[in-house]
Amino acid sequence: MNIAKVIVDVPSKAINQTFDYLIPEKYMEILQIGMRVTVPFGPRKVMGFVVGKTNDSELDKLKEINGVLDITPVLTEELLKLGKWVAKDSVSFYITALQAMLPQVLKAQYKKELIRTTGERLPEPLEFLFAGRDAIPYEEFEYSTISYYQLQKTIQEGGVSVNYLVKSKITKKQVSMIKPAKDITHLEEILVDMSKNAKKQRQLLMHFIENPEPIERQGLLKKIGTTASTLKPLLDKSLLEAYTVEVYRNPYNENDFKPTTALTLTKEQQKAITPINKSIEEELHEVFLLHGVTGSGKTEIYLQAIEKVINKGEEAIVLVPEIALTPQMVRRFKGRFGTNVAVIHSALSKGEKYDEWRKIQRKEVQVVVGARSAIFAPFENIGIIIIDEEHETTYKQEDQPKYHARDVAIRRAETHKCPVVLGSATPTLESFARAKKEVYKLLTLSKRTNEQGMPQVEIVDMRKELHAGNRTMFSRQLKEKMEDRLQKGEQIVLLLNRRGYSTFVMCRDCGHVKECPHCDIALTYHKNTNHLKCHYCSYEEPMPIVCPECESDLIRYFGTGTQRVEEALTQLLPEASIIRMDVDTTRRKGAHEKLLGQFARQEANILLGTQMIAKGLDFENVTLVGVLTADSMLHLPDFRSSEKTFQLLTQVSGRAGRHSLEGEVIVQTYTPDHYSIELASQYDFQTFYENEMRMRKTFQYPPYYYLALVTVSHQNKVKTAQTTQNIVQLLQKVVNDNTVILGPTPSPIPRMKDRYRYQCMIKYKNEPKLRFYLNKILEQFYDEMRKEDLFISIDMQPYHLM
DNA sequence: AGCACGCCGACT
DNA sequence: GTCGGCGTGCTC
Repeated sequence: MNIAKVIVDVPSKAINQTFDYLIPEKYMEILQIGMRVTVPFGPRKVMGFVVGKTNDSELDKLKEINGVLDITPVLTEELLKLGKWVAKDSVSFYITALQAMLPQVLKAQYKKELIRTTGERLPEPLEFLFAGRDAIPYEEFEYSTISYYQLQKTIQEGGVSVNYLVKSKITKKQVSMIKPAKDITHLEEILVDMSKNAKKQRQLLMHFIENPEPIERQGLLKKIGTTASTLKPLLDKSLLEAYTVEVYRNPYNENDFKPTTALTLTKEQQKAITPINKSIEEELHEVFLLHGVTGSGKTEIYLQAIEKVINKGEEAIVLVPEIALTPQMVRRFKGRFGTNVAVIHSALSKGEKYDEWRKIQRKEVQVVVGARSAIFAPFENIGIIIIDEEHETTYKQEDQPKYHARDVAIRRAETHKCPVVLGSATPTLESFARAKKEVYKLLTLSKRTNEQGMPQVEIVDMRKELHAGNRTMFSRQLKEKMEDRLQKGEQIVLLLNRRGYSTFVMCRDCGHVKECPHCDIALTYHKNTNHLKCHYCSYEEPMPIVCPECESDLIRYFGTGTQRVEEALTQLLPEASIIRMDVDTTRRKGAHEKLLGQFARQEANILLGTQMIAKGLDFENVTLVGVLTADSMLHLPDFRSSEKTFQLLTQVSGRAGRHSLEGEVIVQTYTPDHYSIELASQYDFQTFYENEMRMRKTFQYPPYYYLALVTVSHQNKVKTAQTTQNIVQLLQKVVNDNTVILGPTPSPIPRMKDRYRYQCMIKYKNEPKLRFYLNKILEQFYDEMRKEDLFISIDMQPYHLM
């Protein structure tokens, strides 16, 4: 086995294959499958993953592996195989799938440098550039005025050469430690002889005589109140010794979590957990859909099932949507499993994420709780995979590889012969349909653990409010109820549903709407900077004073931001204190937690926020939930808009009355008759499901059909449309009769970053070779994509049709 | 992707 | 002779 099969870090159709390299003698013993290596690739060096070993190669002249980057493999053989599957299933490159499984810091960084290879004088400008150094970063040459031609010549003459570097950016956190280098009695003797003037040095020695154990350098200096200058002589005299140790960054201070023990399960919970436990015991791969109303105690079921898995000596993966990875959720897991849990989410720094990942790799933990990418946790003995809030769209990755964590989970569970639990109060139609067909096993929790009913929901028709002369964003009912709660000292959660609804700028005289000059989309107004920004490119401009079209000064922003609601709310209820949660107020690290903490301690009456407050929050004093604009996303060009509206309303209603106090919900809408709003207010998932399924069937959408979306983009509009048309025709020839191909149509955002965008949608029931055809198409257009900057993107089972 | 190499045209 | 600008082909 002296040849390694390597997947190289070059994401390109032409490179999407293994490359063979000779394993040098010195690496024979240590090189294992799943390790990262550096290899020569053409004139440069790149990082690659060893995915196999063999004795013979089809090629006779092979290059040697340059270096090995890991001591132990970073990917298990299972993950390598899984990566291959992900790449195939999502029509992306193998290397892209492998990279997606690892923390950011394991990605290679590339550098070029110029090396002086002669002692003789270089041409003057280069000599000046090197300024006496033997090697310089290549960028220094690029920023200089020296011509490329001159460099070429000097390289040919043998004066300098280019060196290609691959750097691993691993950042293990190192801490310097100090310990005594001699035994204590020895130190005591030294101390006696030491000059009386060396007061601080004496103190340092005294410290170690009293506590001989190693101490962190920083802490030591601080404690004695001195600097490195007093420490240095002691180190030089070999009385003390300095060394570094690797430590984990600790994003969560373990002491902060109060241990919790298993709660007694209700009858319903008991009934739900039994088949899961059976599956764990008998090592059966089964998918459970845990359909439980909000507050029905799904998390406790997860915790107890995991407990069982841990006791078996196996591991558990828990996926949670990013916004639900609240301190409350983390606390429950840390409280139950202590240091046996790794938590991975986007608020961690790259280094912190790497540390958490390494705890998993080293088998120091048995449980991981994390967002989407945690599905690739390098466990080798998985006993259960749990996906909480199964319906959340964040489980689908938006960039390459466009995988869905649910599909990956099921795939992994198959190999590990373990159960998958999909939990939700509002399952996706896809999952619920599968449960009905008994592909998944349905488990139902219909009661809240606190024996309370679901809060009463009142729908308020905002059109009537308008007719009655109420032009504010708060209906009379909502105002009345809010005043009542303020008086009782109870708390209120207000949701501003902002999805599909932004603050755009329009002229009231001529109706002109300010759009981004590079993308066909309205600019959004940002009050704090008084600027207009584009959400799709980085374009930004100051808010105009007069309309650029008609020069009227009646140019205003429309739409409702949380800031505006807050202002209006303060006017309406001046005595109320409000906590506002949106992207602006939660940007800073820890801000999210701080705001929720304040609200939990009842330092404010009202929590006002966007989508992010709809999930997972549990405050005992909240008795009123208000939804300001329930229907704002119903009008989006998205076949899932009803489903999303139903889900959001159900989720947010669940925030009220979770404990002893009864809750109430007010839903404001302009379309009170819409079935998703009506049925959400009655908590009637069943009827909603049946209704929506009928719609999906009629319009040929999932779960009746699978979807694939092909998006083409190019600077030239005609070329974009034509290419898309070509693709449609090519597909038309090969697909089944009952497969529907729509398009070409301009994308919902027809132009982005100065590129036109067209798309074609494929709706199919059974196309086993579709991925193969799509790959063929990509191959066919490969030259054009390279040479003419044409871009073709493929999204299997898309969630956003943009 | 990213690099070298080769050909071309421009400038001086 | 000196330079930059593409187009093209290749990477174990």
